[in-house]
Amino acid sequence: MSNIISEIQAATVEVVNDLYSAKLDLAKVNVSATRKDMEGDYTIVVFPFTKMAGKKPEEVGEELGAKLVEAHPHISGYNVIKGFLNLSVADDYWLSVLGDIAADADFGKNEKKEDTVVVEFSSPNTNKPLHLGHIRNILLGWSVSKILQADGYEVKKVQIVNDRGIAICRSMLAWQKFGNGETPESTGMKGDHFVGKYYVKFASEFSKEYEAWQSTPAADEAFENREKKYQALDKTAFIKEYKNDYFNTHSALGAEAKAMLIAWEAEDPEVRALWKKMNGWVLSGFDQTYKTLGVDFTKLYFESDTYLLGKDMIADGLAKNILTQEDKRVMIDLENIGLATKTIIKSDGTSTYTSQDLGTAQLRWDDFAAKKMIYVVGDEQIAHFQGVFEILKRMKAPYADGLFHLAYGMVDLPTGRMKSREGTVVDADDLVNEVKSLARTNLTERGELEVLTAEEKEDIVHRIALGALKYYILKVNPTRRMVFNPEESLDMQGDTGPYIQNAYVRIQSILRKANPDGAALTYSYPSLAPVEKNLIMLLSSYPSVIASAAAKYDPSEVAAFCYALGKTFHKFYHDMSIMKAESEDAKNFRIVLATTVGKVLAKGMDLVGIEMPERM
RNA sequence: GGUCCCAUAGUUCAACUGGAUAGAAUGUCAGAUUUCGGCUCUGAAGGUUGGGGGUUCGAAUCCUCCUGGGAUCACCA
Repeated sequence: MSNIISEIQAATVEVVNDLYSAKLDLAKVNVSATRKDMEGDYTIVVFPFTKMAGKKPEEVGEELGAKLVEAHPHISGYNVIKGFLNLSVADDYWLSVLGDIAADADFGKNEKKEDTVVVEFSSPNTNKPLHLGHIRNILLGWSVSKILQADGYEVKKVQIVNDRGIAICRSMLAWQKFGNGETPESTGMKGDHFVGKYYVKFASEFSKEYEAWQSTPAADEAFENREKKYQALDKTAFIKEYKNDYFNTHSALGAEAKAMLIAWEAEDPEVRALWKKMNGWVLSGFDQTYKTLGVDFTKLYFESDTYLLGKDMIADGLAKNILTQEDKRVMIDLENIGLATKTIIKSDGTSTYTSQDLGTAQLRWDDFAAKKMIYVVGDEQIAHFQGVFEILKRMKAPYADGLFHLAYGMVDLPTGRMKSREGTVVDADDLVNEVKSLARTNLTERGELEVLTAEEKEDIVHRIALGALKYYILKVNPTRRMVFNPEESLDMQGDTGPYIQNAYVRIQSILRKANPDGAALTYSYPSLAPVEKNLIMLLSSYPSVIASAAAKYDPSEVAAFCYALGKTFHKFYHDMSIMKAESEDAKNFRIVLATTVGKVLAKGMDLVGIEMPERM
């Protein structure tokens, strides 16, 4: 399908080169939608051509406009204001565009690309439940995957489950010591919450232990012999800072947890069995949450399988003098990109996060031969990924140029509300349940859905609630830090998911009456009202919205598009009568327009992971 | 302290990557509609784009200095 903007660009290049015997670069031609308050559909900025033309902007605009109307069949008129040339596009062109879009079931699916893309997201630890930060991560990863797919890529959605290490040992130890054999089944708790409870239990027991220790001679001794990084501190400040070191030095619980980790690494059967059991609980809990959020993965990687990977690569890097070694410790100097030396293998010979990342990158390459790999990880890890990518570049990994860290900003809460005393963040499941219960209340209050079964109602509640939540998070540019206001996220008016869903529901309701069989309708050329033209222009921009969102890994562009389309439809619905249209042609045209808007709305919202209800 | 990121109506976010008079939503105020409320609709007010300087036809956007906030600077993940 032709794209009017690129047509105008190409025509402009031709005309300018012809008029001023210049060699204009296509990229220099700025074509954008004309401002609402001006006449015209598209605007060309003519300032860049004034130099080569040697004329004033107004003159250039006039010359260009006249030539373009002459040369291009779809351009029906123009006007010039200052250095801006506004072009009008003929109605019959827009009608044919609508016809094309209506007939194209795959509209918005861009040209197939050769590359496969791996998108890594979620990647939780298996010692506690998912929270608000994970939700942003998961929604982003899911949406970016969908958008890349629509843009023509083959996409593999993966996560790396951080299922080993000291954190899970804490939960395990706490359960072993204080659990009295209770299980998710016996307590009726969701598995991840159950294990999380023991993670918290460990933390509180450890704090108690630490507090008791503070008044012992050992604590004074530790303070006297403190390392230089603590030198400036007084005793109180020292105690505050020392907690982590205490875990590794004096703590009995810390020693037990570490012993458990060592036993795990030595594949002690008892520890492994406990670990398997507890991880199983957590993972089944995660599965439920993923299901609620409507996401799934192509493949899961487990850190327990991959944490030893990367050794071959490291040996290779050492052989090529890319990495350096001091006893067992392996590292790399990253000064050229302004980073500190990065340790890849610790001096005790054990692996690091970095060595794992190297190994998993290679493993994914072996699995999928993907030249692009997107890591959806918080922006606090920007420096880490810069380092990892630099290492892979120096090692000349074949996928090194396609690595991208989609670094999203933290989710803040307004003034500490909903933040519990321990600084625990908002739990993912609690949040979803809260949004759902609000949506349920709203829906039953309006009482419009009495005809439906309870099951159908619950399905609608689910779609609306998740629509609200997902849209609220995804409409913000990922790189930005955002404020999550729980009340606003439940809002259904204004720039929200349900507002857009409502446009779709309206369309479906009209169609049930106006064209119940979905018959193919014909109509002959009515003249377009401004809203109608706006709708078609918006529809026609959808493929380029996808391309742009895919290039920037930015779902917020798709969200903004859906909002604009929904809003314009609401206005259309308000201004134009469909059932009582002035003629049969107009009626048929508007039915086709509404049908097409509905179709594209559903497609667009699907890319941000939102399902459309048929009624609400 | 070094490096990186951010700062836009009261608030939450936009602004097609340098284009026209910086836009939405929400909140506030006024009005319409309605069976009260809600929903819906119309309108108004709300901005020196943190501050100064520079680059040019043109700056929220690029450069520079300053102010304020955040992240990071582990042989943690």
